[in-house]
Amino acid sequence: MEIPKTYEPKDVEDRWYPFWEQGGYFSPESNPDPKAKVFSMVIPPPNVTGYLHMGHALNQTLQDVLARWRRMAGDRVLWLPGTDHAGIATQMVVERQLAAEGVKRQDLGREKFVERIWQWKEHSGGTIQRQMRVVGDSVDWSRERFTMDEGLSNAVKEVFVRLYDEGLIYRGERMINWSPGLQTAISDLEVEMKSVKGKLYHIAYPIKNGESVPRPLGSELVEAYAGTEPRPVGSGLLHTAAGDFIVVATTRPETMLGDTAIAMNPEDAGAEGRYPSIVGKTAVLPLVGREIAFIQDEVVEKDFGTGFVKVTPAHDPNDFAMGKRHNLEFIQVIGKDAKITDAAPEKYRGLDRNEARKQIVADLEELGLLLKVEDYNHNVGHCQRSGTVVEPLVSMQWFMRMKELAEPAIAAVREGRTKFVPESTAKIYFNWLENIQDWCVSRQLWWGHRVPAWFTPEGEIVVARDEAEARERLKARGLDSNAALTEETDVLDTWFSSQLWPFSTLGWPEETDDLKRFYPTEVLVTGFDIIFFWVARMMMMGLKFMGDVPFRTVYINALVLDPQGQKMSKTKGNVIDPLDVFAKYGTDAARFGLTAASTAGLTLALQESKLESARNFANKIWNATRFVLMNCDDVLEAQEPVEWETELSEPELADRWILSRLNRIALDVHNALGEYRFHEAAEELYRFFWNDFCDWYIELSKPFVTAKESTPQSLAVKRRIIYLLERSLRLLHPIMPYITEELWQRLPHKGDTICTAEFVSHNSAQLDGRAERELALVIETITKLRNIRSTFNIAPSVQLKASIAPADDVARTVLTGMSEHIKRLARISDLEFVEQLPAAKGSARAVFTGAEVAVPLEGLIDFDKERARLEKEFGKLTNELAGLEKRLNNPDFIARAAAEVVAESRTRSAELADQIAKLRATIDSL
RNA sequence: GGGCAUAUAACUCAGCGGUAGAGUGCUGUCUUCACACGGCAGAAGUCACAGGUUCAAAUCCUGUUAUGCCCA
Repeated sequence: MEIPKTYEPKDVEDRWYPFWEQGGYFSPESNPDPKAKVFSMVIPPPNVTGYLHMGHALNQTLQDVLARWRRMAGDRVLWLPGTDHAGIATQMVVERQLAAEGVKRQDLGREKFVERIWQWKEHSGGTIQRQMRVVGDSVDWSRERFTMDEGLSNAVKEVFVRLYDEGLIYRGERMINWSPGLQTAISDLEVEMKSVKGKLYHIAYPIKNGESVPRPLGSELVEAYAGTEPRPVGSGLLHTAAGDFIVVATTRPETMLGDTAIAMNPEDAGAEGRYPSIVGKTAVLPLVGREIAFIQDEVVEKDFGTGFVKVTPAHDPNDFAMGKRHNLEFIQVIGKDAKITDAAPEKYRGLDRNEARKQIVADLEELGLLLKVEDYNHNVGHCQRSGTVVEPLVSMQWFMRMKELAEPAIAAVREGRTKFVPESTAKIYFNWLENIQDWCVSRQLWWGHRVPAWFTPEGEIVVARDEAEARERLKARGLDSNAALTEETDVLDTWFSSQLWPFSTLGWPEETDDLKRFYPTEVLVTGFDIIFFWVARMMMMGLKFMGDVPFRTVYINALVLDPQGQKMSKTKGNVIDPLDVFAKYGTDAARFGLTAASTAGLTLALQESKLESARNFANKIWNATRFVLMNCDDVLEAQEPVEWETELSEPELADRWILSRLNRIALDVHNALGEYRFHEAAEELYRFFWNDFCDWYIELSKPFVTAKESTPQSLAVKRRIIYLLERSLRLLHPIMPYITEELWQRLPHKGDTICTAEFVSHNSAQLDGRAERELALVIETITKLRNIRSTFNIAPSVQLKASIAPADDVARTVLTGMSEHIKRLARISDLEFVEQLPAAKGSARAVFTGAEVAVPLEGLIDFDKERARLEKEFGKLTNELAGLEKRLNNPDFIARAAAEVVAESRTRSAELADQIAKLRATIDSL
């Protein structure tokens, strides 16, 4: 049989996904067992405009490992795929496309524009779905969903109406984050705080004294203020011949046009405070001339600046709250276009907020009221999507009341009904939910779920599932049900529909079979960056509308970093495209690398070395199978699935050992995956396959497998190797689906595909601790002999003689039983077993637990080297013994330590003493 | 400013009460008929620092330092 020497992933990968998909193996219906346990997951829906990034690759690989594992373990598995309409992102993609044609969306109009997006989705969408097939995702495509599908849209309307009816959704004028770039409101979560190098402007506001209006100033104020450096207590108040002034500091001087008060801390206003003389007075707003009051509020920090704070209720969230508390006037001086409004003095109207700042600063300076400008680093909110500086504005929007929804969601995790893995990630969840604010859900976009609300000509609002229901509701309210209704133009935040994902995808609000069978889902695998955006909101909605948590476990996968441990970003240019990685190393290797790197941490630096080792591992699997396929024709011809062979020949030590190892690994992998310890599962499999199966079992079996003549024993060994290989492939399949399918199909097997073959379950009767201990002795004996050969640079072609003195009868039996293997693998021509090794003269020695070996090297041995080697070993053992003796001589240790630990220490101590004595004797006799 | 992580071999990370492991890299060696994406052998770490708890600490507690992330 002709098989390439190196595994070529491309040749294999393209074949199997269509085979699986057409076979329908990924549908829960493919499981015929009516009593099968259900295991369901919903995929975190990527943006419909999106393409696969490294985070998706990791996220989906881990989900696929779970899905394939549970499917093979006999569960009825549903892994539901889908995409998110991603309001802003998608709208931007299509707008950019239009821009290339020189068209604005406003030219098209809303309806045409939305139609255009749908067209785009039909023709250009689907990238992510193709890429998911490359990853190998075993999702049920027949149940694929999109957040703008009719069913999911109905769910959105239903939820909106019900929450509105309960008073959990309301419409109101509130301070929101306005993105001038996108011309829409955005939620707090979509604002990214960035540290910006700015200026802190110190501005003097004149205090109104009787009828006197401040006269024009020269530099006297500036000098007076500068003279107070470092500023003493109370320096926010300046007395000059021109009158009295207070000083405020601001990073946004342009907002002063909308100031309606000046605030200070109540303590400063008190008799003991700095500014009691101000109480009851007013100031005159420079450039505007408005008279504004002094107010007292606890939120003002005495230690910041001068202690005076200008209050602009319409343009700052803190000031907004203060404005509400003190009944201040709200004057909007910056509009949605980020330009100065008509509410400001004529001079500034129409200026962009940045130009306005420059103008105002210049004007203040001219008036002598700009006292100081300092460099100042501060955090400025930026729109996550457009990058523009967010403008806090008071605006009429739709909001969702979160506090009472959050409480059950907090409780569900506290009570363990949903568990976070790693556990520490639950803190992120709690921290946010416990400080939750109302959520602005409306967006001034065209692409998305339209808010189901209508307005009457009189301005009455009616929220309903459709216009007909709206009219009914009007009637019920005693209003004119035939009025001309205007539909709300706002759409909902994308996350509004995403938060319904675990049940809207299953058919809710209809009571479908899928909903009954698959809700709640078993586990949600996602990244920690969307715990707030998505996980917490799904928890709230699941509890609210389904009465149960949406998932039993939330597994937070790591954030993938570049090899230097840096976050990947387009600006840094260090983004790694997963498809490049998959192409370079092979999909299975990339998946294995990602799985093996998925430790409990929150980050994962993508190491080339890890991927290389995974690629080499795939090659190892390929070649081990290649070896079997090339040498086991007599068994393979039968095409019968092979069972563990005990008839043709009695299993010997190596057979019992590897069978025990296989069972132990099956158990470990099962447990590791059950607790989401992905790296442990991958590592165990790697070790088992490479170190146990390839390095030792295949090597020990070679004489039988490659024997020219077939004997019952050689046949038995071959059957056992095939048995082990076929099971190893099944254990590896969840992580490495393609190569295992390819090779499994070439081996005798049961069933159409490895996807639905039974995952190896462990059989405790086949665990054999004794065999594992005994074979460990054989391995150590061979290793020590090889070590001697290597130390003295003896070519592998040279056959050596050796003597072994086993330490006891058990060791003697084991080693004599394996003597042929030892001779072959250590390249020993004559192996003699003795009670005691002869004097050391001219031979190299090794002492270890279980035996002592000697290799006569007359003439080849370098005595200094040998002495150094043995002294080093002697030193190591002596150190260990000293530590143990110190422990054993401590009465507290004997009295308090666990009995097994004491016993172990005693045994080990005796062994060491024996080995040390032997080593000493050897060294002395050199 | 508040909170949460993390500090272990050259690099990336396991281990989380009984004195250290992996992958890669490194050194030596072998073109032995599955695999040089390989075999064999080997070197390499006062487990950040300082205290404490314990018979016993990389592992638990406290503090310090450094780094990263989140929130304001």
